[in-house]
Parts: sequence; structure tokens; C-alpha cells
Amino acid sequence: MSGSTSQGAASSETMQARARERRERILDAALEVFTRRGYREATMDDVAEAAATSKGGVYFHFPGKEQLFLALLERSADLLLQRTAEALARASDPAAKLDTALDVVLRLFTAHRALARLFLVEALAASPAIQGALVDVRRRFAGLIARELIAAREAGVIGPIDPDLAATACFGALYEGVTQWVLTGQPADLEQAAPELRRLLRRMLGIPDSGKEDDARS
Amino acid sequence: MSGSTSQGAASSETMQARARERRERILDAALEVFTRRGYREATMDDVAEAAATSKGGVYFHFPGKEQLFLALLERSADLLLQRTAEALARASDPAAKLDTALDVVLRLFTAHRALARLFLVEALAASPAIQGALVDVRRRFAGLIARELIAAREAGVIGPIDPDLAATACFGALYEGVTQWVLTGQPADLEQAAPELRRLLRRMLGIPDSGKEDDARS
Amino acid sequence: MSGSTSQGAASSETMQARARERRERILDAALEVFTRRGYREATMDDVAEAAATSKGGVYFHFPGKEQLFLALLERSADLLLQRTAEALARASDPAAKLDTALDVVLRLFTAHRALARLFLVEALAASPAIQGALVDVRRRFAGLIARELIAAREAGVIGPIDPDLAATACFGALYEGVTQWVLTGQPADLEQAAPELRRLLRRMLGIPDSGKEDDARS
Amino acid sequence: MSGSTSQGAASSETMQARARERRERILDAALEVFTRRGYREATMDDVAEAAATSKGGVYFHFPGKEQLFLALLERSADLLLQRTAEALARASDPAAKLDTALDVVLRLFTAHRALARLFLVEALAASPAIQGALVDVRRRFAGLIARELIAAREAGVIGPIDPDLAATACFGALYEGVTQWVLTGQPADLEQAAPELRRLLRRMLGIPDSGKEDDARS
DNA sequence: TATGAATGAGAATTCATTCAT
DNA sequence: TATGAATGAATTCTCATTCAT
Repeated sequence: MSGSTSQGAASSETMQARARERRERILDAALEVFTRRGYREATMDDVAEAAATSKGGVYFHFPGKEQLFLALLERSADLLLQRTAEALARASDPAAKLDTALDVVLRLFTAHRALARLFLVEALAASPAIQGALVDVRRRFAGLIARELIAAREAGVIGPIDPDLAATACFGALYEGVTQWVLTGQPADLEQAAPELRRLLRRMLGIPDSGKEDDARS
Repeated sequence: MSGSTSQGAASSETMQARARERRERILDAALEVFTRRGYREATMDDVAEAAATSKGGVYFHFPGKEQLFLALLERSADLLLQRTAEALARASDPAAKLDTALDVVLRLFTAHRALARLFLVEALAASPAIQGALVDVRRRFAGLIARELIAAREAGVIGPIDPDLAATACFGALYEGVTQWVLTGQPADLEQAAPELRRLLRRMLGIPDSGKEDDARS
Repeated sequence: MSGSTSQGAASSETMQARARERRERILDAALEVFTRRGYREATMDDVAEAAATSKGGVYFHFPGKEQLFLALLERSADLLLQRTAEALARASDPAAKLDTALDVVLRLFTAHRALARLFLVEALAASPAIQGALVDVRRRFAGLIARELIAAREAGVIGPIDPDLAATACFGALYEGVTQWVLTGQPADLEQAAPELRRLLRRMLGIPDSGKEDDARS
Repeated sequence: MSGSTSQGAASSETMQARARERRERILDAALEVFTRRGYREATMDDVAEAAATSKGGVYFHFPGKEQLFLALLERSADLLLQRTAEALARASDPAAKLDTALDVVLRLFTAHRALARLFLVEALAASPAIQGALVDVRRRFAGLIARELIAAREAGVIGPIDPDLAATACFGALYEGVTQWVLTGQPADLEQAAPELRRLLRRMLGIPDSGKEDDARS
């Protein structure tokens, strides 16, 4: 199995690279299709066509429609969670962490509305397995926030609080705004809502206002 | 008015009453089925069977699956919004209004988890028309809150605030909690989360803590 | 049964008159609907609505859809055949008979395009029973022509001829022109084709040209 | 061109050949089924079964029932028109052309009564699209005749005539005879009617009788 | 007689998945 | 690996007919 001929190995490597490439292309196509048509309405034919391959080709890379969606969800969730975690790590104090996380999420979703739709709308009613996966993603995300809240509490920056519930509420406030935007297109620029949303969340969590910044909309 | 026509009228009235009754029975059955199987998985056969009628009977009362769901959504939304509006009207000061509205919603959803699931999960990815209707319901609900926030602001009870965004955030925090409960069953008792949620929302909105109360649902 | 009370008798007569009236109204509505939607596409609901009555009402007067169509066909065929027979009786010589019959048919169909459609198009593929009825009508009509041809032959006005085949051909030539008109709307004025058609049929049957008349389209 | 790709090409060619074969098999089956049951009564299940394939297979090759019928109509019309055109081209003088065309049509329909039924009866009331297609076929056929009439007129073989109307009448006479035969089975042998029909049409068109031939049925 | 609610047997069509090539 | 033809179960919706009132 280990490179009997260099040619075989080279070709195998090339093959693997190609396979990975095609896999990615299928995932990209799937994102576009699931977003445009919805999970149920989207057909494997749609995906195959969008990926410029055949139905059989899709089935070679993914065992089924559900697993395709799941893979897509995972890939997207990893991106979202990783970016958020990085942003949280970069910021020093709790207030800054909150701000940064908020910015990352809003920016990410603004840039990838399709992805937002996938998460917030389509995945919810797709299938039990997908629903489960989505719940998991939400939990991981809320967990990220909760951890920070615990740290902030221990540092004495914020008062006593139920970190899980607070994180969920925080997540939900953000979530609802994005969902409305995804579904209705309003506000036209999602990021413009950031300052006010930041203020609301800070107040909810009991993070003291840093005073200086942002255009108070008194 | 009496006399020769009364018989005809009576029979017609009876018919209409029966028809209305059957229509309600179908809606009840539809709620049960859509809840148990999800919008997409549910079939009109299921609904007919659950309503102890025939497929044709369902189609006599509703022109299609989507319209059936829409009718159901409307009926349920009216109930939810009306109850909440009543509760808001009963309470006097903003803090009490928030508390009461929260209680009503949590109690309603706790009592009708099926309905909650229908609203929060299934409807979202059902079809564009249903999605639109759902967005509308969410907006009406957020509007209810926004109106109160404006009143509270004018009464000087709370500070300057963007009422729409705040209402959306408020709604979202609540929504997310209920959704988690619907999807995961946690917390086991949704209403137990009320006091802490109340505290968070109050803080977010800037409603002064009345001190004494909480976890006493006196 | 014989007028026990004048009131009863009167009301019964009135009833019968009303019933006949309604029956006619339903037939009129059926003609309109079958013509507009085609036999298969037309529903009993359509007919009932067009007749401003209820489905049950239609079923009271006619045992079923097929019988309704049959009754309509018969009523229309009677009209067509009777008018043609009258016209044939009025004319004296074979040439005049042909001319008159042609005029009657073209005028009748021009005035009642719906009826023409019913005969020439819808009835053909409706159901075996209806097809049988239609074949019968065609035969009766062709028979009308054939009888005249036999008489003309016996009178020595025309040469030897197979009367049945000639009648069928005659009928078909006419039929095809009307069908094209029904299906395509061309020629815009069906009756304008009469002179040329008359000339063709005369020649086919061997009826000598009366010379004088009509604008030769050389 | 040979070598590594030849295998792929060969397999692809094989596939295509098989697919084309299957497509033809479905068309053959459809002809049989539509003829036996009529357009409306025939179900896609019937067609699939008759083609020894699955419903999905039929839908793979044809997008729907109507398009299947349309494809069938086209295939059959092409056959009929082409044969007739060839026959017309083979004959030299107008009289011979008429004779040959008549023979071809009668022979073709006699041999394929199912096909005749499809054309003359079922297609007429099937659906607007099918109706349109059928009108088109009729027109093309009448056009074939009209062209010959114009040529004959220019050659001075026949007198002044409206070629379109004459062609339609000619076509109609033939059509009606065949339709009667399709619907009633009479005459038992369609081709036996040829001589007399020929005489009638010749006379109608003003083509001089060649004198010698045919068993005059005086 | 008239009404219209109810029935239920079907129909066309869709699409995830399989598999020979 | 890739292709695309083939499968067939499942689903929505239709409509002639019945019948209680």
C-alpha cells in the first residue's frame, strides 16, 4: 500500500487532492442550494447541478442528503465558533470580549447571509438528527459565552448571575435580530444595530458602561 | 321571520354549526399531527385520520396543506397575542407589565408545548408563505412590547432606548429560552426560569428593581 | 291525482314548470361549461355554479355527468337535425336542397360556436357511451343527405353514386371546415366560405352548376 | 481517439443506445395504452407497466403525461406526412398524385387503426396543447394537398379553385370516412372504399376521369 | 326539491437512493 | 471515481357521487 510506484503514489495524492476539492465544491453548492430552496425543497439533483457534477458524484462523497446537510452544518459551525473563540481570546476585559464577540458574529452573518439562513431558519425544522446537531451548535455557542460570564463573575466585574440562562438570553437577543434580518431584510445594514444592541446586552449582564465610546442614541 | 322559512333556516343553521364544529375538529387534529410529525412529515391523510374524517373532508374545509397550517397559525397566534395584550392591560406599572407578560407567555407555552413547537420550530422552515405569516406574528408580538416601552419611556420610568430593537432583543431572549426548552426539554420546568429571566430583562430595559420580590410569585 | 284542491294542482303545475325551467337552465349551463372546459375538465361543481344551483340540484335533474352530457347532445342534435330536415323539405330541386342545408348548418354553427365545439370536438373523446351517441348523430345527419342523394339519383338529376359514401364525404368536407374554424377561429367568418364550398360539393356530387349565381372566385 | 477514452465513450454510447431504446419502448407502450384506454383514462401506471418499466422511468424520459402524448403524436405525424410526401413525389400527374396519396393514407390507417384512433379521436379533446399540436398536423397535411392543387392549377390540369378550402374539404372527406371506420368498424375493409372515394374527390377537384380504370359501381 | 357537507378511490408527479457501465 | 438511467414508495390534490337535513 505504501507507494509501490512513485507514479501510483503521486496519482493517489493528486486524486485525494481532487477529491477534497470536489467535496468542497459540493459543500459550497449545497450551501447555495439549501439556502435558496430550503432543506426540504432542495433536491440532490439541484445540488449536483450546482456543483457541476452528477447525482452519483454527490453520493460518492456523502452518503445521503441528511449527512450532506450535517457536514455543511458542521463546517459552518466550526467556522463560526472558531472565529468567535479567537475574538474572545484576543480581547482582555469582559466588556471588550462582549463587544468583540458581537462584532464577529454580526460581521460574519452580514457577510454570509446564506449561512445565517442555514443556521437560523432551515436547520430548525429539517429532521431530528439535524435538529439535534443544531441544538448542539447553539449549546456550544452559548457555552462560549457562559464561560466568559463565569470568568467575569469570578473577576468581580459583574454581579451574581445564572451564567447559562444569561448566555442563552444574550444569544437569543442577538439571534432574534439576525433572524429578523435574514427573513425580512431589515435593518438593511445589520451592523448598524451593533452599538445599541451592545448597550442592551451590557446592561443585561451588568457590565458597567465604558462611558466614552459610541454615539449615544439618547 | 317565523313560519315557512324557520325550518329551512334552522336546518341551515344546524348545518353551519356542524360544519364549524368539524372545521374546529380538523384544526385540533392538524395541531396534533403537525406537532407530532412536523410540517413536512405530516400528511393530509394523517390529519384526516386524526380528525376522524376523510381526506376529501379536510379539503372541503381547507384548500390545501399550507392553508390549513396558516389557519392553525392564525388561530394560535390570536390566542397568544390576545392573552398577552389582556395581561398587559391588567397590570399598571411597566415592571408589573413585564412580569405579567412574561408569566403569561411562559405559562401558555408550558401548558401547550406542542403549540410552542409549532410556532418556534416547525413554522420557520415550512414554506415562504408560512414563514411570512410567522414573521408577522413575531412582529406583532414585538410590537406589543415596543408600545409598552414607548409608554414607559414617556412616563420617565426607563431611560432612552430604541424601543423596536429593545423589544426584539427582549422577545429574542425569551424566545431562545423557550426554544431550548422545546428542543431539549431543559429546564424541565420552564416557569422556574422566570425570576432570573425577569431580572435579566429588567436590567436590560433599565426598569428599576423593585427589591422586595422575586422568586416569590406572591 | 286529479286536482283534489285547486291550490295543490296549481302548485304542482307551477312546480313542474319550474322544474322544466331549471332543467333547461342546467342544460344551458352545461353547454357553456363543457364547451369552455372540455368534458373531462368540466366538473359538476362548475355546472352547478354556472346554473346558479347546487351540486345536489344538478343530480336531482340528471343522474350523472355522462347522462347530463348525453341529454345535452340529444337536445342539440335534435335542433340541428330538425332545422336541416325542415330546410331540405322547403327546397324543391336537389341543388337548392344542398344549398339550403349548407346554409342552415353553417348559420347554425356560426351562431352557436359552443354547440359546434361540443359536437365536433368534446363529444368525440368523452366516453364510449357518448361516443356512441355521437356516431349516431353523425349517421342520422349523413342519412339525411344520403336520402336526398338517392332521390336525386332516381330523378336522374345526378349520375350513379354510392349515396352513403358520398353523404359521408360531403358531411366530412363540411365538418372539417367547421372544425378548423372551431379550433383555430379561421376563417373569421365561416359563412363567407359557403359559396366556394357549395361549388366543391356540387361538383363532387355531380349536381350541374346553375350557372347564374355567385361571385366566382376565379 | 482510441485508448483510454474509448472505453468511456463506448460505455456512454452503450448507455445512450439503451436509453434511446427504452424511450422508444415507452413510446410504443404509450401508443398501445392511449389507444386502448383513451388519453384521459390511460394512467402513467398503465404506460409504465406496458413498457415493462417503472413510473419513474417513464418520467425520466418524458416530463409528463401530456408531453408523452405530444412526443407520440409528433413521431406518428412525421411518419404519416413523410410517407404521403414521398408518395406524392413519386407520382407524376395530378390524378396519379391524388390516387397515390389516398392509397397511402388509407393503407397506413388500415394497418394502424390504433394510430388512426389516436389521431382522429383521442387527440381532439385531450388538452389545449395537444389540440394545438393536432391542428398543426392537420394543417400540414392539408398544406401538402394544397401545394399539389396549386401546381395542378398552374399546369392547367384543373380549373380555378380555392386551394386551401379545397384541400381542407378533401382532407375532411377522407377524414370522416376514416373516423367512421375507426368508431364503428364500417366498412369492414377501409381500402375497398378507395375507388369510389377517389372518384368523388376527383370530381370535386375537377380532375378529369382517366376513363379506363376502376370497377364503376353504377 | 334543494342544499352543501362528506366520502374515498384514484391520479399525476416527485425524489432519495441504487447500480450497471 | 463518475455518470445518469432506473426505481418505487410516498404525497398532494381532484371530483363524481351520496345523503342527512
